[in-house]
Amino acid sequence: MKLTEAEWQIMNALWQKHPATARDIMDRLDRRVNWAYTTIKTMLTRLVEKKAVGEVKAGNTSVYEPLVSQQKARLSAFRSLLDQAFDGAVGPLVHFLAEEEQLTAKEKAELKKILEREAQSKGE
Amino acid sequence: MKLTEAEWQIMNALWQKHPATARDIMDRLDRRVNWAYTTIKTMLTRLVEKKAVGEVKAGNTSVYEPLVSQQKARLSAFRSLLDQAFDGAVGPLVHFLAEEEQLTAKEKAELKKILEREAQSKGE
DNA sequence: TGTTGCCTTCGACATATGTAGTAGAATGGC
DNA sequence: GCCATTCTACTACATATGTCGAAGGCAACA
Repeated sequence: MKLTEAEWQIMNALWQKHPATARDIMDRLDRRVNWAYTTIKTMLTRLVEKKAVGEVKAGNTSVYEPLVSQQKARLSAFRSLLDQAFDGAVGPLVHFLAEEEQLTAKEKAELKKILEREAQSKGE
Repeated sequence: MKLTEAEWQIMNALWQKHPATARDIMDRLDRRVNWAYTTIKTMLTRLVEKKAVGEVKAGNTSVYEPLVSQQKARLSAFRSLLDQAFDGAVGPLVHFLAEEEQLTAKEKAELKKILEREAQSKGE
C-alpha cells in the first residue's frame, strides 16, 4: 500500500474525520495544498482503484472512507524508508536520530520521555 | 535533494566506496537490483544533473563521487517521511515505533543510552 | 421552468521515473 | 594496423504522478 505524496495529503485529511465527501476533504486539506476540486476527485478515484479508500453514493454524492488504517500506511512508509535509506535496520536509524543535530533538544527529550514511559508501561 | 528509489540504490553503492566508476557501482549494487549497465549510466547522468554526484573523466571513463553526504540524504528522507506521514513531528513517530513494536526492547535501550550520552556531552 | 450551483465522469497533458537499446569512440592486445 | 572489449552519448518508451478543464446530470429556488 504505497501512497504517493499527493495521496498522503488526501489520506491525512480523510483519516482526520470520516466518512467524508470530496468537499469535506477539500476543506480539511493542509493549508499549503491548494488543489482544484477535480484534482481531489482524481486522487480519490485513484485511491479507490488502489483499494486504499472505499466509496459509497449518498444521493448523487460520493462519500469516502479509508480502507487502510493510518497505522498500516505509516508502517509501510516507515519500512520503505528503512529499506531504502537505512540498510533496512532500525539500528542505523537510531544512530542517525541520536547523532543528527537537526533533532532539537526538545525532540530528543521527547523521544527519551516516551521511551521511558513505554518501558515502564510494558515492564521492559 | 530528493532521491528516487532507484537513485537510492545507486547512491548507496557509491557511498560504500568512492570514487567509483559505473562498473564499480554495478558490481556493488544490491543483489536484488539487476540493471543493465546503461540503466546505471542513465541514473548516474540524472544524479549528476541533480548535483547529487560529481563526475570526472579519467581517460575515456567517468569516475563518480557523491556530492551529497549520506547523512544529508538521510536527513532529507527522514524529514519528508515525518512531514508526510507523521504530522511533521518526532513525537508521533516515536509513538508509532513503540506501539508497532518495531523497536525491540534492546533497541529502545540503545536509543535511550545514546540520547543520554548526547544530552550529557552537549550539556543539553 | 429557466437559472444556479454543486456533483460526477472523462479525457488530457506535462513532467517524473524506471529501464534499456543503439551507434560510434577509445583502448588494449596480437 | 586490426579486432574485441568497453565506454560514452543519445534516444526511446511505458507507466506513474500531479493537475486540471469540459460537459452533462440533478436539485432548489426565483
